[in-house]
Amino acid sequence: MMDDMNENETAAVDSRLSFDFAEAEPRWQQAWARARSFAAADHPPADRPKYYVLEMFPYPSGQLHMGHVRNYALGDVVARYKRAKGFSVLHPMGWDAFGLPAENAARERGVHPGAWTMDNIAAMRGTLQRLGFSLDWDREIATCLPDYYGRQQKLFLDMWRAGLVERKESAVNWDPVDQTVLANEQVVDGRGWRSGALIEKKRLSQWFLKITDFAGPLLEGLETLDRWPARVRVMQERWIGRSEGARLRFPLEAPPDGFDGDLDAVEVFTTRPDTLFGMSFVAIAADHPLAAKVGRRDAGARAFIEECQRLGTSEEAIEMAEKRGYDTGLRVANPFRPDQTVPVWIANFVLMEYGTGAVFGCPCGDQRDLDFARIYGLPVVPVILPPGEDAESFTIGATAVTGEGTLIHSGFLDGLSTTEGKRRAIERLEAMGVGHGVVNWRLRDWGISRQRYWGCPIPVIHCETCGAVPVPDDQLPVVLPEDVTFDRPGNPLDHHPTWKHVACPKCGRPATRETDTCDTFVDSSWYFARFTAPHAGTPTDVAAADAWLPVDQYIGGIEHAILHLLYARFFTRAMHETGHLNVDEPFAGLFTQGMITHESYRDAGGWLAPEDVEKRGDGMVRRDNGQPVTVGRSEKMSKSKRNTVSPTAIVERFGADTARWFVLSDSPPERDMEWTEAGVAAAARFGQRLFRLVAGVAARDGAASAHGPGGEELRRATHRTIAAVTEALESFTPNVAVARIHELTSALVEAEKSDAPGVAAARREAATALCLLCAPMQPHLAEEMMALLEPGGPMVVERPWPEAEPELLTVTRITLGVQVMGKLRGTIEVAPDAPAAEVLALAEAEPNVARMLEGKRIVKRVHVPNRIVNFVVAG
RNA sequence: GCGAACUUGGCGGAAUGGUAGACGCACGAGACUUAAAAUCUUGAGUCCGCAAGGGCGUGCGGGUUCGAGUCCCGCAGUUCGCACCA
Repeated sequence: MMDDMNENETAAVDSRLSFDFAEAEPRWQQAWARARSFAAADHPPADRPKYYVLEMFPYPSGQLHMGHVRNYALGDVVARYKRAKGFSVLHPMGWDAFGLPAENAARERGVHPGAWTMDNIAAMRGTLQRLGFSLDWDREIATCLPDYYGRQQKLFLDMWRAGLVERKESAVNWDPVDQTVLANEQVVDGRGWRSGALIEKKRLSQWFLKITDFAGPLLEGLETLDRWPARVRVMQERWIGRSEGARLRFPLEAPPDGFDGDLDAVEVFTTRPDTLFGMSFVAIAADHPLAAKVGRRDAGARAFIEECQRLGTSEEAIEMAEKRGYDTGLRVANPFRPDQTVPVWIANFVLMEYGTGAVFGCPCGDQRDLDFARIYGLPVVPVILPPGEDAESFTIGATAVTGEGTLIHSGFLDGLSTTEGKRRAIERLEAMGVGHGVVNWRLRDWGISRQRYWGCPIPVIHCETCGAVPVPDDQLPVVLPEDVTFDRPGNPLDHHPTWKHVACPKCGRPATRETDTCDTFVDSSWYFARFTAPHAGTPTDVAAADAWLPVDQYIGGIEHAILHLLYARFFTRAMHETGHLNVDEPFAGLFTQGMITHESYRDAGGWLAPEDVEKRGDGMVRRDNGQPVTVGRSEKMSKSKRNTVSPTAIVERFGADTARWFVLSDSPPERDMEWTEAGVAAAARFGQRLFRLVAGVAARDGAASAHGPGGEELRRATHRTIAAVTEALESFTPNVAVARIHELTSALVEAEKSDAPGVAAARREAATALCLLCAPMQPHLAEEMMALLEPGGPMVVERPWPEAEPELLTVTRITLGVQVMGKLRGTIEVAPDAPAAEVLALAEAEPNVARMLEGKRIVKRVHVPNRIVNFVVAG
């Protein structure tokens, strides 16, 4: 196999001297596939460390976009580099294959979501393979196949048994366009994250995963994730939102008839129990049950509640920023001041979703409370004295005291700091039996029910007698019916004539299946674990999971900083608790890559695609009619602005290696990078230049083996480059690796002019190093070049990463900068670690330095060995 | 409003507190060519100077240091995240 390949190539070089990517890239891809070069062991061998590198798996929309190429090129650099470094590498790929677009395609074009999805997967798999990523395709999974989602149903049932699943009626976010429920995380500024429709509140029975059971561990776990970007950790920390305070109960004074049970008191959460002496009102949310109760007998309250619900507590309301309220006429007593009662208001700034949906208002200590009190003329009692203020003269103006201070007008708390006051107030509330210290979380349980067809069926059967009954394990998977119609809105599973009608597993009477399916974020919450044993009959093979997890390097977009990454962290813990895993954190290292941007073009007729325009002079014109077009700033590639570039077109025109090389060059991967035609062309040119260079070395110096003095300089450059590229790849800066490879290439070009003894062997060594160093980025080119240098030798993917020889990293001469008063005035050549006296004498004698020192007195001579010399002078 | 990050030539960017601008793009000059493309050589932060060399230079203002793109304080701008969270 290897032999005829190399013969072909030697012939090809002689005739063309160019890298024919269209012919060579698929050939090497086949060679890797035949050699099973990227197949991961079921269990990593004990004598080698394991490395699990994973990129966020794509949604099979039908076409790979450049963002994917950048993502997977980065991951592939890591995978290929680690493999060469001797790690046992797991680098799998799969498809996040459930989701709405498939159903939309079904409605719009009458294709079945499954067929549409599988076609898309086939197309995208083809593109990924054409790009030559070192993926273990034997482990490919698609979440829409029963093989995967059936195991997910098993996980759901195990979590249910472990008390991590709950069915409850709750106010949900209803997306009227997509006709489904959304999680809080999927509502952005009051709109659906996908449809952009204004979200409505609806009460529905929903399945919840109790992520709040893990609020504490999920927060604490963040501290262990030292290879995650700080900002992602901060975002999750704020999302989980731990806050310490107290819950306290204010019984209603003289509750009217019918205000009994839970409605005879108002329960509030506060972080400021120390300010209770300054309470001048209690405020409840418009959708608080007590408000509803009041509304039933008070038309004014009813009107106010409806107004609040119309405006919501998001965008518009905040923009107005106007505090509004309605006095219910109810009153509650202040437990610390039994003589005093305060009114209960319904207020537009209180959120039902946080805490208890009710607050006590202390205008002194909270800006919102103060604003509200000023509008409605409620008392403002100064109970916090800021440092440096005088207790006698201190008054509250338009600004509340939100910082630390000393408590005043506060009975038994007088004179205490706010911090100490909180502690003492909670002690007193607990002693009085009216409240207690609590930790409150912002995180809500995760509602996973979706009224969609194309998702994982929730494995539950509803029986009139037995209630919600789990589908027995031996009846899994609950498979989606194929024969569904999309001719009316709503969930096709609901409309299906037979699918949902089954016998109750408990009592055998007629019952109905749950027709809701899982939020697709459930699918992506454990796929990394499934990859460790993708064909196991159970969700995971615990031994395989133990061997591979956690993922050592996870790579993807910042847009998943909260949703996906938090859910996956939760799932990992829940799977640990249910015996499917033994780790708590799924991703030891996380890298968030930047977007790919492109200029946009438009004329009077609208947006124009990059292939429709061309450069003329300083501007851009339409290719078809030569008319000038307006060039917009470089921004995220999007279909609407038509500033996208298709990976398949680029691969066809320039080859996979050029596409990969370009997305890795120039910009550091965490930043956005601009796609330019000139940039790709330059990447293509470099590949050809390198190929010709190495082909030339192979032809001329192929047999050379004896090193000699004439090759020393190039050898040093080679080994410096090996060290530098290694460091660049270790530190996730492939752009720097690219620059170093360029430098060695230029050094090799320079060395071609020499015929000094030993230079041929050094050239051969440099060329070999270049092959190995560029291989993680341009793997096909590397193989092609290596086959020329060493016909019949092993493939690059089978070779170890080059090692820099330490003795070639030491230098014999150092160019040292010489400064006078911190300004560079000249350079001198010295031996490494030359004695200070010698260096200083040489430095002082440097003509330009000497001139600058003339007539001055040297006050201080700074000599940092092998770094710098600096003379401090006076006069 | 709160929080975080970022700011270096025409552009993308490089630089363990030690010769700022590596490498690439774009650009200029030259070679090859009938010509163009490709390729090769070469130049370039900016100002003054024939040159040697010098002045000024990493958003702005301060500070620490023999020495600051890098560390500290303040300001401005840009971007991102959260947003009435009690």
